[in-house]
Amino acid sequence: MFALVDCNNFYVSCERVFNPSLNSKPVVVLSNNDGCIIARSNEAKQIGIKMGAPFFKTADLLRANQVVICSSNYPLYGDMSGRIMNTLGQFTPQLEVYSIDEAFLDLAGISTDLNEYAIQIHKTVLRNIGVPVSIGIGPTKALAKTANYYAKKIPEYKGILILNRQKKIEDALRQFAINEVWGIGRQYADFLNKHQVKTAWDFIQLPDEWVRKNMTITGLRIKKELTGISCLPLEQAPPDKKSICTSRSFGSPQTDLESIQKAIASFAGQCAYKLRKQKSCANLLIVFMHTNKFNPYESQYSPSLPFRLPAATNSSLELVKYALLTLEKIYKAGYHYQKAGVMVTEIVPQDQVQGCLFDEIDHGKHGAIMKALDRINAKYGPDTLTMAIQGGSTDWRQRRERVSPSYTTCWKDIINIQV
DNA sequence: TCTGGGGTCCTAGGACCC
DNA sequence: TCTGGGGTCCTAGGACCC
Repeated sequence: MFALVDCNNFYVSCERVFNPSLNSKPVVVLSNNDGCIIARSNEAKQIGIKMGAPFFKTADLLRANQVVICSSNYPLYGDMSGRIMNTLGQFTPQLEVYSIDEAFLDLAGISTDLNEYAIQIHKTVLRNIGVPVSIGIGPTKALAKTANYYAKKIPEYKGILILNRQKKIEDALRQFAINEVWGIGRQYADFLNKHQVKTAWDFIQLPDEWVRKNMTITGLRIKKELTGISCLPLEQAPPDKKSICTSRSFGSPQTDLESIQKAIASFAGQCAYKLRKQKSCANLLIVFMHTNKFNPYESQYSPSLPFRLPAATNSSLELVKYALLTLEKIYKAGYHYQKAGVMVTEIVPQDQVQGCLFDEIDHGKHGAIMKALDRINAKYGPDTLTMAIQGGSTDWRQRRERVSPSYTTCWKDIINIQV
């Protein structure tokens, strides 16, 4: 059996832990740049605020209902997530961290009553961290996901549902709308609806060959999982990333090469850091940018250009240098750039890097500098030490107008208690 | 004025090899 | 007139997840 532990309205719940005045009020959390709504409290969902809705289009509805609006605070959410995963890890080491707010647990070998076990997890996470979770349990990951959906949706279940008997599973699948199934997105849901497949139960009645032909092997796996045949194993150690991307929308449209250079330098530096964190190096770097695709009156330009590195590297100095060279090749004056980014691919483990015969760079020296850089930033906070080119004016920086303090990751933001 | 930021996997089709 | 058979690798595009 697998359990899926999923935090309720995770980002909103994190905000509420440190600001209890938000409890029982409608609250939303915005995406980066205060662009879209990406988390809603139950009260906000009831008002009819949609997931992913652009903030500026929803502003009237939010105001009319006195919805509390928060900018996203990823240092806070990331840290809270880490604490939750640690707590779950104390229940079992058979743990897959599936996303910032979800984890699968393999329950093989758990001798206690599963319902009692789930209640303990729920209580412990709430006590240790203050975030409410829902727990779904089933014989496969897809069925645990299904159970979790009902655990969250139906108040009588009090956040826990175990799908352990055939009859219970069948009842759940008969009511389960096909578009809610894990792995069935908009396109497949529309396609299946056209073929009179409305529920998960309808779906598992389809012949294997038909599913395979129309939805690839991925679709067939979902079908098998829903029928109780486990095809998706627990992945305890997340595999190394095959591509790493750092990109941001700008706080306001940018036109000058100089300010975009600062942004690109900072993105390339971030990519280098992420590579070092997974002990990898990249062979290919891609710089891209685009104008505002939502504006039909503006002339559009979305260049992207790859650059093959002389040798695989994770040095910020090198990646920043080549990213800026690449940027100069694609930058054209006269456009209003809205977003830019740097991606690195063809990633290899750092201890398997092939040298380059004509390389002028002293990699040993770079490695030592990067080590020092990472140590300083770990100790004194991100961006304490950066490339000089990143500094100065930061016109491109994002909007974050309603951000809460970093209560758990920044000394000056720690809550003061007056005695 | 204002629309996020990451990722993965799969397949088809083309280029190329012998 | 008539043009094989078997592979691999790469890329773009489409689907999905949170």
